[in-house]
Amino acid sequence: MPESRVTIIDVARAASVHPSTVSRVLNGRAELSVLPETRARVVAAAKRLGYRPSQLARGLRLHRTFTLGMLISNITNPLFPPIIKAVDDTGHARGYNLVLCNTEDKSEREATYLQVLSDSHVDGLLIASSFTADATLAGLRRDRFPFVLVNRGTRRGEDLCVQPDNARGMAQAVGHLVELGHRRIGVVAGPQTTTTGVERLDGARAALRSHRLRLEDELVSVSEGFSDDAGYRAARRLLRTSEPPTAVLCANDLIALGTLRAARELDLDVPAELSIVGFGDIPRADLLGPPLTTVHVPQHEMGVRAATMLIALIEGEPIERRREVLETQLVVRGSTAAPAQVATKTA
Amino acid sequence: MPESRVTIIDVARAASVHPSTVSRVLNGRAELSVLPETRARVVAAAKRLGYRPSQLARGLRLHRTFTLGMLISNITNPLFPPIIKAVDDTGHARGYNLVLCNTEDKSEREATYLQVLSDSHVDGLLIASSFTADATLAGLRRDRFPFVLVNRGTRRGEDLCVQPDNARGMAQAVGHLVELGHRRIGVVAGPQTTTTGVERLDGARAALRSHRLRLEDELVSVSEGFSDDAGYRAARRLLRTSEPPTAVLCANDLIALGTLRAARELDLDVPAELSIVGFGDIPRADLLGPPLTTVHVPQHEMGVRAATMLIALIEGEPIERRREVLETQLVVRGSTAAPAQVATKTA
DNA sequence: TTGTACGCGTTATCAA
DNA sequence: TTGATAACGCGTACAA
Repeated sequence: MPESRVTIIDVARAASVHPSTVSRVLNGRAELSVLPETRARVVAAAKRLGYRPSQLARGLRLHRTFTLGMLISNITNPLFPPIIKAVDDTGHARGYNLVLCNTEDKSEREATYLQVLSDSHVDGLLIASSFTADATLAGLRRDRFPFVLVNRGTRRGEDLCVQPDNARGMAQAVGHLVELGHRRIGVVAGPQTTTTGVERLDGARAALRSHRLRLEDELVSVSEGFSDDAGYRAARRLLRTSEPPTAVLCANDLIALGTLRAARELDLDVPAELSIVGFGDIPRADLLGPPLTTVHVPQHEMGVRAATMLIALIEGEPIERRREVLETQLVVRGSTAAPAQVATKTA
Repeated sequence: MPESRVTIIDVARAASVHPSTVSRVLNGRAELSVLPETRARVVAAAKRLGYRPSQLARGLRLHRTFTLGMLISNITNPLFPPIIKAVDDTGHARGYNLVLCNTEDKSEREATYLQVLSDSHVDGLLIASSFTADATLAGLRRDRFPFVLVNRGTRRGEDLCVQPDNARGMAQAVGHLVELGHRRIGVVAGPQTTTTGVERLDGARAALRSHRLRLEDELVSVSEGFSDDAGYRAARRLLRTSEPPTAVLCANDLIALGTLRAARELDLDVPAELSIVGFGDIPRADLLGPPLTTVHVPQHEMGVRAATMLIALIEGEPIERRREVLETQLVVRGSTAAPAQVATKTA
């Protein structure tokens, strides 16, 4: 931003034309209605002066800012950076800036940031925040404000969303554990205030049932958050019961890491005495000690699709699918999930 | 953003006053020059209508957008999310939004984004991009545009920056290795187009010299980037030499991970046959297999200080220190760095 | 083909 | 104490 900005008026003066002519030359569809020679003069002047239209003034006039807002529940969750990167890349490639807000899973912060973003006239919203209260979304729906849910589902058919196939993902994880001989399988679930948390728990339950296993209440521990610390606490509760499971399904990878810590603290050998499966496949999950067996979620693709979908919505392009459910894939790394040692008493 | 935005004019009408009065009530310093009863009417109307000033119009008028721009070299480098989070928190606490740009270490993208951010009238810039060409910064300096370098040094005394003490950090790492009996110590350096890369290599060299060890050319391999892949390739070159080092200092943790991979591929036992020390202490470095011995860089603090410094600069507050060099700390995790097995032929 | 006039939503200044 | 006016920088009808 130079000391004194070069405005459209400066360019107009330099090219000896009226500002509106400059605008027409620079934004005009096709080569319509402007003399080639005039156009050349204007273009030259603009270039020479280094003219760049103020996005502020432009936004005020056009009611478009070419800015996307993104609500992230927790940027330090390694699942998100690849998504953000994909969104940023996709957005910039189409001329959109990205404004980031880290909600820290606080619904009050979410509400605040939503206001802030609205005040800033972002053209649309990517919501990857877990605890988004439905009330918040209701407001956006009412105003017909363009938004896309990322890594998060919705009951409302009208909402656009891009999410992993949580049910199938959990089914893959369950299939793996059952194949390894596990019968007493527990779940460290995510917060049930989030669709991710709910869908993964439900998915686990359904998959277990299809294997004729019942998920008893004492085999489920609900974590307060998707963090390692919360996961650790939830896992502790689960593993200290009189008859702990031989394997646990975790709602995400961070919770799996917390579970791992809890297991170690209780002197449970992983995977000999306890198998653990994560969800998400965060970057470098393979380099952990031990490498995490987990369900892969296509982070980059989620970001690309969500951004593409949002931009299509903003620009009025047709939307083929309003709801993208992406395939997950079990990644067996062998070291956090192993065959069950003994026949369990259950089932 | 409601269907039709509530403007200051709507509020004025509802309160039966002139728009300028509304503005005065809402922004006016102190309770100056406005009748309590008028003020009450206006406040009530604003609240009732849910009025929120347009930041666009406001920015146009005030030449301030309360927006910070941030250039990140690579958001998927785990060192950055904690920094971004700290910046975001600090900024929002003072009323600033954060616009993120992922430069992917491409100087062309950097230049582009700089333009974009300038077009958007960000009030200041946080630059955590490694390859920022000095030409780019020169432009900002010339325009006296507020910016702060993060995790990156500068030769120019005039520039504001917040960075770790790379020299001391490397000295700590060298001290550790020497204490463990290593004499033939190599370096997988970062790109020498970055101050981080240069300072850490120089720091290593100086520290080795102070231990009466010379860093020979064949013991240095320069990585093309700060990523694991680039680090892997650089480490391969270093470790395949006829007389490889017994220990390596890596320019950052991702390079250390690449080095680890290279060592494994060459059937070198870590740490028995090769000790590795990283730099940065990325989140969960302790959970890696093996846990990484590394030099801790205070990521959160860097973010907080950088944001604070930038906002002070923007708001014209006095800046006590223009250059913050933060303490590093060696984190010995024992499993990537161990005593040298045999007396080496060198030194 | 180009220029004129106006409005986008605010706020600062000046007048009343 | 409040209202009127202008200006921030741009784009778009409409007129010339």
